[in-house]
Amino acid sequence: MELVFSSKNYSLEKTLLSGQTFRWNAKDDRYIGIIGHSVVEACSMDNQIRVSVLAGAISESELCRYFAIEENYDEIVESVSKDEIVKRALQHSCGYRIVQQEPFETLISFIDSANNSVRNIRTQIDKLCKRFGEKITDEYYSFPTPSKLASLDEQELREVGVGFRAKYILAASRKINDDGILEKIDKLNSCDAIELLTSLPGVGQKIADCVLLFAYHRLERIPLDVWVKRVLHNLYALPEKAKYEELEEAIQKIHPKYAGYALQFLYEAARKKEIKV
DNA sequence: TTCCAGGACCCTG
DNA sequence: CAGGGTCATGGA
Repeated sequence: MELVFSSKNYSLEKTLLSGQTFRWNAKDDRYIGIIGHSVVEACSMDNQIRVSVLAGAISESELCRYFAIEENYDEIVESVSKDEIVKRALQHSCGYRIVQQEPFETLISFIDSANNSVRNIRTQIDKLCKRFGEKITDEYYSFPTPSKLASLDEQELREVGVGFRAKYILAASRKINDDGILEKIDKLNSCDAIELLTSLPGVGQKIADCVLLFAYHRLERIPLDVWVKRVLHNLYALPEKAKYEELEEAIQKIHPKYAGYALQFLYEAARKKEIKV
């Protein structure tokens, strides 16, 4: 299996290593990651991106879906560029794509993100997979299933370093294993989806938005973390202590359709200190 | 040593 | 409702 598509406005580095995914690693100019039960390698050369499967099995349509290669990126960029602040950030963050990850992995990863650093999340999730996932090769393991995580006790989970988040990961896994919550999300509007997701322990508004944006490709969702809030305060003059809903409303008024992308472009540029916040 | 990291939760006033 | 403290862990 190999998938080839244009690398125009598609940065693997920005897309895979910037904190929406946690299981990709760069080796030289190649990126190796795990999607489902397959090990995948992506590299950019000659105006193309080549994705090849190193181990396990995954279909072409699943890869297309993951890398979101069929969405109209030009239209998105054009749309959010009407906002001069985003336009400026895009000089540094263009090529960043929102991929479409597996919902359970996304959910657990972002529960683990609470008061945590990207670096720590990566090592913790890696340990979680090696310990409780299924072996793909000697080196690579799949993300554990809900039923597997649901069967653990808190102490076992703590051993992978997730700390106080172990009880949330455990309780959320059990609830998902019992109720199949994640299969219901696609049929719901954003408001109901948020309500359902935030009913899970350890999931507040921000993490629910991460799941909707990064796993369900709801491009209007905007995870408001400390960086984005700084941007909204310093560049958009929004009140520093404004409520989540107020910030959400203000930004979706400017970007009704692609607010998620707009703020991810700002997040990218801000975190790499390419725009001042 | 102290502070912070892609927050959520709980307790107070 | 708003404002605080607390929760593990590792790096700066």
